[in-house]
Amino acid sequence: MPDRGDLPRATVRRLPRYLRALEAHPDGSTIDSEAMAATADTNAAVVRRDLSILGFSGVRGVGYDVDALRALIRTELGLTADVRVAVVGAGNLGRALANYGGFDRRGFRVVALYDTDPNKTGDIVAGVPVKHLDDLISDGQTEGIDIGIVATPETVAQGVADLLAKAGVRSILNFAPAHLRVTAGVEVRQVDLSTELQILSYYRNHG
Amino acid sequence: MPDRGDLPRATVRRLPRYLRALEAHPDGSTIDSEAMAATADTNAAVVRRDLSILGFSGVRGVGYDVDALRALIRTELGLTADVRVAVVGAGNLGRALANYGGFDRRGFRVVALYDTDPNKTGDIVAGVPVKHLDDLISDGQTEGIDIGIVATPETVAQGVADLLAKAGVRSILNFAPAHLRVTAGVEVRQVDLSTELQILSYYRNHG
DNA sequence: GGCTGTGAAACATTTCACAGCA
DNA sequence: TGCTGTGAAATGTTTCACAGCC
Repeated sequence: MPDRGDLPRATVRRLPRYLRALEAHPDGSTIDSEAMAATADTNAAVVRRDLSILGFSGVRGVGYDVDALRALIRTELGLTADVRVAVVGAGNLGRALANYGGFDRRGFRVVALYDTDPNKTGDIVAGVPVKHLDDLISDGQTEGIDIGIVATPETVAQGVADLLAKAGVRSILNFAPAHLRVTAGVEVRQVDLSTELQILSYYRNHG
Repeated sequence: MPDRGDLPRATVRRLPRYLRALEAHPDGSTIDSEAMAATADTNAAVVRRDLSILGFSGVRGVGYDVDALRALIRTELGLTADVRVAVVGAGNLGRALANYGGFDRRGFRVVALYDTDPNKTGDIVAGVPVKHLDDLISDGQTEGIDIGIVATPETVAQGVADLLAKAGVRSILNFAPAHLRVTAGVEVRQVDLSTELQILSYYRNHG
């Protein structure tokens, strides 16, 4: 794919949805912008604009080549090799993440769970070892961790984020309801369950 | 998607962050737009614009009244009474949600878990009963469910969404990696773990 | 002096509509 | 004919900058 500057953030947010649409589509087929839009929950003009921004050309009167587009989006998302994920916090949420089958299928490998509770360390959850948090830094330095997931209580989330940074992790997905302060170069995405419910609550009352 | 509600969507997305900032601030104090921005991870101009849109006035040279603003945002979000939440899927994720302490503190009450597995129905998880999915419709009609959370495998998510709609639920938080089709008047928010990791992956390779 | 409130500009994103090509 | 690719307009959001008030 041709080199380019970065993509608009709105486009990046839609790439995973496009990829999911393409994975549900037969190999060797084509898909038009209307069908893509229906599966990816957007509209055809947005799809055409996004693919045009990606530098991907379709065929007028026909649509887009599914195999080629899948490959392009995977490359664009950096999913060419397995992405190594570490989960901190082996409570229900951490275990849910270790068990979540959708990751494997999409190229993410949960390589370890970390906790400080001696009743949990040493366990194996869905084939993933539960290690002590003290191992995190050396594991990160020797084995490499691409993405860290914070699945701990709010109170320790910032400390965990600091540890992850020390372990060389530059991408963090945070489930704790806390705004993590990180050094430049570390990317944080926040998934806050209460926030989602609050937004739903707003639209329930103002719909 | 038609715009429902009277606030800009970007503002609505920030209200929960403002509320969290205010909850961490002492009762009876004031907070200026700069401090609010730091805690809510935005900038002061955005804060002032948002509060102005809300019709909330601060005091020049001083800042905003914390108690009054907390109350206003809670009201705006529809958090004046407990919000009743039902979770469908009593796997690890469903159990994590039932155990999640942050909900109670923020006015959300998980009233039931639903599953079809007879090994799970009848259990009590964190004080929440696990009922059979067959009970969902009548429960919704008799007791009322404000928000439904889909924490099931992808394959059954659409069916569950249909059931929730029949039970009178008009707000759905969906954790399954599937685009739910719902009738008009039902609001869906999507939390997709793979999507979040894919976006992190993109910025790890570009950003 | 310090901070709010807000016009106006800048920027980002979506929508419209249609020319152009297979 | 059917669908892509894209200017141009419309819309939504953020940033700038400063007047106005406490």
